[in-house]
Order: sequence, then structure tokens, then C-alpha cells
Amino acid sequence: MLNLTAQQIKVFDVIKESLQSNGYPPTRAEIAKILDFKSVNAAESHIKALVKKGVIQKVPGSSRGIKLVEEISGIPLIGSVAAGSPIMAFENVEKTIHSNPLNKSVDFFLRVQGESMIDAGIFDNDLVGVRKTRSAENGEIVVARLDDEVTLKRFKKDSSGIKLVAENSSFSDIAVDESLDFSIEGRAVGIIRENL
Amino acid sequence: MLNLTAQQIKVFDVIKESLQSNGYPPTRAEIAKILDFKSVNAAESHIKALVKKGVIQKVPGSSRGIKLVEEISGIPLIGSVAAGSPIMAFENVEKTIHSNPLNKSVDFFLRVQGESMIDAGIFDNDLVGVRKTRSAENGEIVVARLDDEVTLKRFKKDSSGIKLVAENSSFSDIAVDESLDFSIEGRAVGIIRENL
DNA sequence: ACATATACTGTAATTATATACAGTAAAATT
DNA sequence: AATTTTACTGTATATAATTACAGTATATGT
Repeated sequence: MLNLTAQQIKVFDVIKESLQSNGYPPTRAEIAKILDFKSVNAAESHIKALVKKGVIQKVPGSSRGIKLVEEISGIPLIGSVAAGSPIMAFENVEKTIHSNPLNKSVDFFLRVQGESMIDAGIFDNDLVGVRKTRSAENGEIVVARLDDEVTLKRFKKDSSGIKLVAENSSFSDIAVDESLDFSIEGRAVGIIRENL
Repeated sequence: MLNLTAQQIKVFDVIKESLQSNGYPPTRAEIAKILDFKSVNAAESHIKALVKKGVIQKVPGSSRGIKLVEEISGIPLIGSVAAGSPIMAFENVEKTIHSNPLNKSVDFFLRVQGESMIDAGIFDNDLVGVRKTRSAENGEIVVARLDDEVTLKRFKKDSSGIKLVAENSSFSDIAVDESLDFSIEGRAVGIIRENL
């Protein structure tokens, strides 16, 4: 978005504003009218420039066929994570969510499997909004990778080392030591539950 | 949404799906193609019916000029409910949410106050998605009004009558009898938690 | 200096789209 | 039983919209 000219930003904002208030993108004529261009081609040229710079996409031949690239790439919903695969690998994406109800920036949603965080009010099948980070603060709920397994646990750190704690009395803590291939994939920032 | 016919629902869903995947509403021709109508007028007539039933709006003369009414109005987020006021009264609306991440139709979100449903995994400050109904099935979580107070409780009904049960052992059940002004405001269908 | 990008006006053609009108037929309502 | 609603096909047309082409002028990059 940084190398857009002042006029290109204006055109981009008109498109965004139209989507917001009308629910659909503007036509060339509408853009021209709003920005007081006397030729529809002025809008057309700007659209071409915006496509070239990668911030919008055009659907040729289609009326109002303009898509914001930021909208296209929604938030992936990760179902189960195949052993050993990167968490956001294509095969792990269950679907793509195009609205983020949480007030925080979320990189992906993870569908919770199992009851290990039940005492933190996170149930089987809940969707956890995750912000990707490599580190965590003491006490935060994190998505961690242990060898090939991805789990949701509370992160605890003290003089004796790092522990991953389940919020369920029937699960025991995991002490992280050198024998384990351990990494933090992200920090849980919110949840969505679709089935009450 | 209840008096839509099967075909009208199909057309409505095509519009919704187009908005979801294209970012703009479909044309009559696109609807006809997807639903295998051989005349664009079939789509046009259905659109007119949907407008008449109040679930969409048309922008005459504008290509793709279709708006979903549910998108226009947004979903109110109810904070605290003033004693005696209708739940969705203006003064109770904290803000309006323009995206519904839950797969179900939601009439309003209610911000949970207190710990009474903690054992159901519903915490203080969670947002509960509520579908407005006047009745409930045994075992459902409902938004109920008792005299002037609005609460979230599990609805239990048997031969001895109606009980409102908190999911927290330190709360006692409320037996609904004739002395109480009791009504059901809605059914909880999902939750959103913004603060983990 | 030269090419390319920006920022337009103006014209025009083809195609996309909305929308009305004329029918037919079955189902639901009154 | 009569009327209205639903659910289409088929035709037609005015207008909405995309998009190419021809210019002009200034600014920016190489």
C-alpha cells in the first residue's frame, strides 16, 4: 500500500467506502462522479494502476467487478494439523473466515480438539483466534508445537524452566526440556463458539 | 425469514454466497445460471418477492443493486439492560456489530455479566449470540427476564414446573412460579470471547 | 534526454444488466 | 370455486457499464 499516489489512494478509498456503505463496489462512472473526474476513463486508468500495484483485482467484463486484495485473503481456519506440517499449510486449512469479530488482530483460527483447556472455558470444537508469535509471556495461553504435535496450553515459565499446563485437572503438566523439539506457534487472543 | 419458500431461500443463499465469495451481489443472469433457470426473469421475480418479504433491498437501475437487510442493520450488542426497559431499547445498545461469525442467525449479542454460567464455559464479559424466541426447549441456555432483571440461565422444565438453573454450584436454582413476572427473551446460540 | 508513469478529457463501441410484458402451470389461500 | 402466490419460459428494450482508442500535459525515473 505504500507506493500508491495521493490520487490512487483517493480512488482506493472510494472503492472501500462504496463497499462499506452500499455493499458492492462502484462503477467507473460512480468513481468519476465522486472524485469529480469528467471522464470515466480517469477512473478506469486509476483502477488499472491499482491492479498493477496489487491492491485490488479486476473481474474483466463484470460490472462492478472489483475486489480488494485485503478482503480476498481472509483468515484461515485450521482444523486438524497434520503431523510435521507447517500449521498454516494448505492441507490444514478447513475454510477461510472473512470476518473477524474479535477486536484484536488474528492470523488464524484453530479448531480446538479435546478437553484440555476446559477449566479456562475453552471447549472441544471452539475456534481459538491466534496471533502468530515466536515467544510468549508467563501465563498466556499459547499454541505450541511439541515434536510433531500441536497443542493449546497455558505457558508457564520460572526459574525451573518452561512448563505447558493444561487447564484440566485430569491432565498433567508437560515440562519442556532439551529432549523435546519445542516451539511456540502463537498466542490465543479470543474464542468463538458456534455450538452451545 | 420464516415465510420464505424453499426456492426463495435458494435465491437468497445465492446472493449471500456471491457476497461472500465475490465481494459483490450477483446479477439476475448469474442467479439464473447458478440455479439453472432458463429465464433471467425467474431471478427477477424471486428478487421482487424477497424485497416484498423484507429480507433484501433493491437499488433500482443499479447493476448488482441488491442489499441484504441483515447486513444493513447490523447486530446490536446489548451491554447492561436497564431495569424494566425492553432488551433491545436504544439505551441498552452498546454498539452495533456488522459481522456475524456464528453460523446461525443472531438477533443480538448480550455481554455476560457475572459468573453464573461459568461451568458451561461462559465467562464474565463474554458476548453471547442470542436468537429471539418466546419459548425454549428443556436444557437450552436462554436469556430470561424475571421481573425487571435479565439473566442468562439454563432452562429446565419438568412435571414440577419451570426452573432456571445457573451453571455454577454457588448459585441456587430459581423456580418460576406465578408470583414472578417471567418471560423468555431468546435462546443463546453461540459465544465470542475477546479477552483471554 | 528519453522513456515511463501519472493524471486526466473526450469519444465510441460492445457487452452487461435491469426490467417490463406476455404467457403457462401448479400450489396455496381465501 | 375463485383468487392470489409461486415458479417459471421466452422475448424485447432501454440503459448501465466496461473498456479500447486518441489525445494533452506534467512529473518522475534512468
